Amino acid sequence: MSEEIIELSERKKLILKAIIDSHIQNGEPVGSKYLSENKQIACSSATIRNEMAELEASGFLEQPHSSAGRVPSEKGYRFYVDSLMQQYSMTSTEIAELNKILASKHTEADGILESATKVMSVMTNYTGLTVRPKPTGVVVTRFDTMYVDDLCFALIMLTSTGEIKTKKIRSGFVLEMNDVKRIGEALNATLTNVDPDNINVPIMLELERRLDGLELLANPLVKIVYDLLRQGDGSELKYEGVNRLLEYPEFSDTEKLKHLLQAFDNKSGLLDVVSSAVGDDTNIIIGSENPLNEMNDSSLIFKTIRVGGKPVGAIGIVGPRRMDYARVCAVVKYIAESLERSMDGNMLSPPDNK
Amino acid sequence: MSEEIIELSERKKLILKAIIDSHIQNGEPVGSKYLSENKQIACSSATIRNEMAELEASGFLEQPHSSAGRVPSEKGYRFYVDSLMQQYSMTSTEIAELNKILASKHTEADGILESATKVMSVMTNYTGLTVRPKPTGVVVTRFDTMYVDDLCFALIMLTSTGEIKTKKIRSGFVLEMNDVKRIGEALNATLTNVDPDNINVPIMLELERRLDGLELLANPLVKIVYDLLRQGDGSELKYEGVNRLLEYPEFSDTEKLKHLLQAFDNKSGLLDVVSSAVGDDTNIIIGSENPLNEMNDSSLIFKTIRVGGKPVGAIGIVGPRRMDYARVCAVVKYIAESLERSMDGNMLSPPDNK
DNA sequence: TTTAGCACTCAAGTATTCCGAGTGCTAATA
DNA sequence: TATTAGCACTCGGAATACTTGAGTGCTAAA
Repeated sequence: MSEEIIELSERKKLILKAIIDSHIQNGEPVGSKYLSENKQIACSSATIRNEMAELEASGFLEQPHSSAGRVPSEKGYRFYVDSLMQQYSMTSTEIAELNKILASKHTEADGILESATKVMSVMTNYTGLTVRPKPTGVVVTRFDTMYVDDLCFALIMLTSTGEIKTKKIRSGFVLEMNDVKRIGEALNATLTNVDPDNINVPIMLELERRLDGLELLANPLVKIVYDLLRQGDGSELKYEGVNRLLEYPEFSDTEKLKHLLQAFDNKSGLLDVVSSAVGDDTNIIIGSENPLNEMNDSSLIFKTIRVGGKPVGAIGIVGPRRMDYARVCAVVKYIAESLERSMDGNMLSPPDNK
Repeated sequence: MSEEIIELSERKKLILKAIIDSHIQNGEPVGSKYLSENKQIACSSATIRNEMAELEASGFLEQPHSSAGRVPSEKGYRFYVDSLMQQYSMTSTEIAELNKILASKHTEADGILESATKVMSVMTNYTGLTVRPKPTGVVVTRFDTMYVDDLCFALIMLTSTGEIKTKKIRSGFVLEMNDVKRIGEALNATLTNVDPDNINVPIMLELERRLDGLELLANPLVKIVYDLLRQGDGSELKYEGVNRLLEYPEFSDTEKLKHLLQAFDNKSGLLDVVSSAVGDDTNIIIGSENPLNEMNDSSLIFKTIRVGGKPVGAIGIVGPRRMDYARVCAVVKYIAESLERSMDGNMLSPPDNK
């Protein structure tokens, strides 16, 4: 219950760090003999054994079975992440590579998030994920319409989040170019800056009045506007590179892998987890710290992406509990920041290559 | 080499079908004794054994090892699919359920494909996939622009495939509402119906002339138009419900699963496979019929989706080789056809519930 | 406080045995 | 000639026992 605060001696910290670093690399329990070869730890394996026993007693280590080496516990990882892990700084090659890939992808907000996720996945060799929160309180700031043909026109909406949403609409009857223009004007006059939940009878009546002659369209139009604002992009969570996880022995247990894949499918659950993490720093969720039981065997690192102060989504990495926290944090942070810089709308002038 | 055409006796067909049906259901080799319990096959296990031996000799069956039952070979599945399988007709409950889900998703083309894929995956309990081909020969038929703020405007393009693409553009300098309008006019006058690869110097000059005072924008604008037309939506292939495959013992072999997941990541490869299948009927690719080696242990069923005669994508199912071809075919076909009906642009009037 | 030494533990790999579902073949039967 | 009962045979998979060695905890000496 009450977490006893334990001060670890420098040597203990050194040993704990060495164990975690080693275990992150090869996934196997770490033994005292191996550690004694480490130049930094200047004592015999017997001493290390004693230290390890104490570290286990205070909950930082675990023993898979009585004659095996030690493995970090979740508490161990947490301590490592909070105070042991040394900041990983990406090599200039890595940075250059990242910049190249990010620069080549000048597509829509949606696309750029996805390709960034892919890059993250490749660079870290874990699974990358993208989250786009369900929009709330979003209103339309401007409507536009576009004549397509006799029976078809396009509705274009600029939302308060700065996104543009479009929808092709086929009407049941012939529309003149002028009609289409009028539809746009009517919408602009009645539905801008209106929360879709607050569309009431007076507004509807006004819309119908302005649509004079095209009243039939009023109801369906409102419905479409509502849907476009509410439904976001349909799927709010995407992941890339699940296959990478198969390389880690912890997921060769099919059951564990299944759990994880189920978590990926349970999009709303994962969405909640990400949304509820408010801090705009990098979030690290280790094993069972994750309220989603399916993800209790893996760790999650992500960072919210804000444009103009408002969160527009998040990107992150899912990997085994023993993932390379230092490196992943650095990569996620770097990519998230690059994205923030470039998502705000794309400069016409080439991006400043600092 | 030269495929000998073998006429199978009715009884052989019956036995083959029974074996495949059974194997599809429980994934295990089928023995003669089990088959002899089948009322339709009115003969002893010994006779069945003889028949099975012959079916194996002609390549329709295989024996995992000499003292096991028989398992369908790829040739067996092919024959089953081509001439044995009885058409599965969906129950009215299934149809009603499908309609409900499809109707509730009135989002963009992109979104509707994805949710349809999800539905397919849930209904069949295999992995669903969506493919959107790389656009070729697409041109812009109409441009529009929308003023966002001083420094930002939106570019809206109606393409020859009837899709609408948008892009928010932040300029390096202040733009009046009128400037934005002029940009649209300039683009409409110069770049409509021009293949992005054929944008040449005269066109560029004309664009610059018309942008009079905003020449700086000419080059970046062209680049953006080019990108939007070329890059499609970034990711052309999506899948849903990979975890479902883990339920099938054939994929508890991690290696096989890995292969398959790699195939999913090798988007361009899978894209080629789907694109090269021209027939607009349902395509069935069994095991090693698939040129993608990674998918030689699984089967793929998909159907191209055409809108106005032009293919706009495809949806399909990936599952183990022993997948329930009859049912999957029916579901894929039904969903594809529903999509074709509803993707062509959404009626304002409620869809005709036949 | 540290370390050398030693007895002990236990997972994982290897060898061996056993079981039975399912076969192919032969000889009897319809 | 086609079918069937009967029987010996095969071979993967489960169960069991045996071996190995990495790693431990503990004790006693430095």
